[in-house]
Amino acid sequence: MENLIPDETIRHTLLSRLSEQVPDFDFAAVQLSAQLLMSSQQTVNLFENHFAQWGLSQGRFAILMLLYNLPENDWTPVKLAEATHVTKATVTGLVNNLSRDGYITRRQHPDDGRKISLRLSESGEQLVRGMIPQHFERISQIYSNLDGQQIKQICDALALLQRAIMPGAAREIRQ
Amino acid sequence: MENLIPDETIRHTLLSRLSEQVPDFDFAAVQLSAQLLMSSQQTVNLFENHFAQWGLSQGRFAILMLLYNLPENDWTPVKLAEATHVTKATVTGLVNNLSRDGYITRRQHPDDGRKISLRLSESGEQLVRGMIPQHFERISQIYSNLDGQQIKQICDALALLQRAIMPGAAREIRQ
DNA sequence: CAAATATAGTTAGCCGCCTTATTATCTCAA
DNA sequence: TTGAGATAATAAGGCGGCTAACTATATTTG
Repeated sequence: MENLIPDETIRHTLLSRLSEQVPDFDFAAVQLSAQLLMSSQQTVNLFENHFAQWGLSQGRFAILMLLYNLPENDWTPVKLAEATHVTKATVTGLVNNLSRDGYITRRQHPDDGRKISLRLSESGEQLVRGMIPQHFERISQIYSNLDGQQIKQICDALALLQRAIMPGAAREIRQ
Repeated sequence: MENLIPDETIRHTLLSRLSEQVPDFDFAAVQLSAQLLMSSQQTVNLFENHFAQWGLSQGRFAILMLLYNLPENDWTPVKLAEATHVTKATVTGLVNNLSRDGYITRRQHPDDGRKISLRLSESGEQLVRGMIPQHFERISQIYSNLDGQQIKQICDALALLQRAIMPGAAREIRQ
């Protein structure tokens, strides 16, 4: 499973070499960024591995959940792209595979010839209905070692981080 | 940029639907997992966008840094794969592209006919030498809104999370 | 020494992300 | 009313992950 940050020993000598080259080398920030990247990758992997149990990925799961739980929304590729924050082209790919696997169906939209109406198939509904209890049980279990106060502590830290890097993130995207 | 977690409004109705279906629905854990995934994605995107400035990615950057800063290591694809925690095949792909772009060179290893010795080319060295100051300046700047106490707070939260999910992560992989 | 096994690297092919066209349809305004 | 521009979906092609299978070389062992 990917990670890309070298472990302690290599990272340590790497940082010491770098600190010789870079004036004002900011150890704290670099360590923090490494921790964040490692922790991020770990979280993503945890969920991807979990979903793999049902042959799903984060993206496939997100689409199935939206179709299953909010069927009144008359989902189209564009709506899914907006809801899941990926591009239309990515949705096309996910929808291709999900429909190839028989979980969803495309049909012409009655009102607008450009649109495609997406629905869960019978087997798609079955899949979701079957996985939901285990899925949410598992999420609860993953974090079961944390008490309410600790969860709050983590959420606070994430919010703090969010606020601190938000302007930076916005500037990045423009670049 | 990907994210996959729907925003507040959709997420809210989604969760309320789910809580009707799932007995003992653990709001706190689900919210935490959503926050973690969003925050993870944001962190990864921040760095990927930052690297894109030089036509790099996390993986390409990791390899260049190791070749540049620890040249005495006599790097081979396998060593890089171990150091960066990706598969050999992934390293082959990254090395293909980096060498196509003229940043690194492959040569036969003198001692062992199976091995390939990887080195930075002149232009690879130039690239790294040129980007290092800006890169680390940028990292420092990204987190410049945080004081030492806040950085510690975030690191503590990450460590807490790490300890809490570690056994879960290990079990997952086996699955 | 020869055969079995281990190791290094690549290839092939899948997935999900992206950007940049392209095509089809719809809407609006001259 | 028709022609320009907006919008919906897909296609094509790149990237970086992965697994599984393959080749070539070393090593170990009977």
